[in-house]
Amino acid sequence: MTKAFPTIQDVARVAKVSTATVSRALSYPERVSKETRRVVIDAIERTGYTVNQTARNLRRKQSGAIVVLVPNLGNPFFSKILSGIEATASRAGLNVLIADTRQAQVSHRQIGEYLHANRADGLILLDGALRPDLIPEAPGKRPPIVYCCEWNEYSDLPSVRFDNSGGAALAVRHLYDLGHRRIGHILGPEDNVLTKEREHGVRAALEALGCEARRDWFFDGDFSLAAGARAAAQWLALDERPTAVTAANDEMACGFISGLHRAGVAVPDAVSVVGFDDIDIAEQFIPALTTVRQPRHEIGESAAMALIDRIRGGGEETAEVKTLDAELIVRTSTRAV
Amino acid sequence: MTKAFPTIQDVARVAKVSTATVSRALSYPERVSKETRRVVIDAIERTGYTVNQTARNLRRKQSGAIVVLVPNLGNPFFSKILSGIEATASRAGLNVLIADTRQAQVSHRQIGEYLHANRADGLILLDGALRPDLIPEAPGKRPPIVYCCEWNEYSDLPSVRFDNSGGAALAVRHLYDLGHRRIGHILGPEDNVLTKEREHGVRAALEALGCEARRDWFFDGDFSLAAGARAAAQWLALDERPTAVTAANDEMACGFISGLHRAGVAVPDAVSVVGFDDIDIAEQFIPALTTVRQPRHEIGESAAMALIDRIRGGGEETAEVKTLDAELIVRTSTRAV
DNA sequence: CTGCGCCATGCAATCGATTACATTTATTTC
DNA sequence: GAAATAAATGTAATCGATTGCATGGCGCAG
Repeated sequence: MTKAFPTIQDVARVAKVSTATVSRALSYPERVSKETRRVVIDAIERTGYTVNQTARNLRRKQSGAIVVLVPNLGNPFFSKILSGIEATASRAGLNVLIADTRQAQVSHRQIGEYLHANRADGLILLDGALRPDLIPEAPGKRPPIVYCCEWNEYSDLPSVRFDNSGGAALAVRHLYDLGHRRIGHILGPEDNVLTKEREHGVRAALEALGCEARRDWFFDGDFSLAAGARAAAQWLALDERPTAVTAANDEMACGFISGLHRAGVAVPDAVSVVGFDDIDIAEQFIPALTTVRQPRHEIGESAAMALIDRIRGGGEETAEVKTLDAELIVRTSTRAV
Repeated sequence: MTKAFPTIQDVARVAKVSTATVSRALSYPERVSKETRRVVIDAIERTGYTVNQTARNLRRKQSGAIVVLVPNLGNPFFSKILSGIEATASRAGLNVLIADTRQAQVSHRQIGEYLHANRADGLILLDGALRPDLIPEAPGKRPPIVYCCEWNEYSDLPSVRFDNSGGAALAVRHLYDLGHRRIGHILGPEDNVLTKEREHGVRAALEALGCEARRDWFFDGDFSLAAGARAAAQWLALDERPTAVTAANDEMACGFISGLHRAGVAVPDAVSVVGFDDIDIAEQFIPALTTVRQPRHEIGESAAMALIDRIRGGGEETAEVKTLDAELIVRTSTRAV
């Protein structure tokens, strides 16, 4: 005869009080007498009771969970962010649900279901291509949403982001200070906001410093190692080569260096390279990669905080857009001309 | 006047049927007449209804979600596994909840709460150090649990794992075939099962091939890049050095190579190096890393399948231990003596 | 034509907690 | 010491779906 899980009824019976009192002893300890509280706690321990979250959530009309929509879970770039989100959420007693938006072809309909109150108390988007604000709402209001890292230029949902264009400018400035005047850039995937921001930062900095932004020095890419290697091939084929290249992320920078290496071209001797992100391997890459660091764990925490504020406060405790600074980490993949 | 979300009552009213019929039309379409089904579907669309999962779960005594306990979410090694789990779970209509066990100091008490029925329908552990089977159970039975990648030697919970010792043997055999006889190994963290298995595989292979397993050729490590660099320092300090080194994971292999590089020692000229895992960067590292590939996405899928089988079937559809083969990927970090 | 059985549907209890409101008990005030 | 007020607890409705049981309608066999 398998016993079911003990319910609040069982606790009430053992403690010889009503279920209301048990519930209050748990949720509003100050509302019951000291004596009763003790008796209830005691009964809870004796019965091995734990609250049934489902029932609580149904009654409270909340879910106790937030959803994080990740473009591609397999990409290590996101794991640190996720880690920051998870740490903050769990500290606030919230569970974290993840869904891979590219993998599973998450339809807007599915996102709509997440947005349906009681499914998730909030939503964090790591994918700027998503536009949840466009989803035909069911009547009723949707839970708070925050973009993290990426965002959508047409949407005015709140977001937490890095100063991408400023970071890119830092990279260019560093190369300029080393005497480089011919500077190229490996782009990210075409439709990505980060790609645009970083490219914009590079172009703006080049212009400010009076350097030419040559069309054939901007290489197409997609954030992958392979794209970096392709850029290396293009660089090699150039008549006039830039003496320094900034990449829109570290993986492409590594792929680029690796591609050149296979062709017998050494970095930074032949060309200086700056990455973007400061992924773990950057420091141990050969040569160690000069890069623009983005504290990914922190942006995750920050996004989670912003979301939690909105969930709890209901109001607008935090600014609509929060921008975190990026930092240049100088290593050995760059050197003076 | 903000309208609340439409409930099944609203649909019933619009369709002019009872809520029972609406519910059946959704859950058991064959149990209602074709005509009624049409009317209900219609009403659902007109009202914009979506089921309230919380209410459904309460009634059905399930949660529609599985929990994945990850030792360290920030570690990219796990993201691919997670991606496989997520893909499979979402295909089965299950949500994926994640929790970082190291970060948040997940207590056994908390795990107990996850195990409380209705909180999660199942649990996947990526952390072999956890022993949920030891948790004093609340009365009632706990949902299925599956270890993935790691496992616990004292627990007989089902697990999906790679053939770690076989993979390690592959690496040693490869080096032996290249003529190496003096072979070292960089260990993972001390108490980890993978560390033990891989070390065991290396030792067994060395013995089988008649090579010596010298104590000072087994370097302590912890799976981190830095540990690899430390091993490099130790290697450099050795009087008699091994001509080849296998690492318990790719990151340590990269750190090792990088550490040697900074000391002016080239791989594979001075020493051959084999990694373990085949992380993304391995292929583009300089030199490209020879390594033992473990299909991480697939092990995630496999673990999720095993868990889902148990959730659905209740019975023992799958073997207690499923072992996936590892594969040697030969690149340029190894060469003949 | 009557009776049996099946199909489609409705009624109402149920899952396990929370909470508005009612009631009892204790405390304060004059 | 009585009235007013505050504190503690209980009663029962409620959250939104699912589902056991009851019922009415219809077809088919005798």
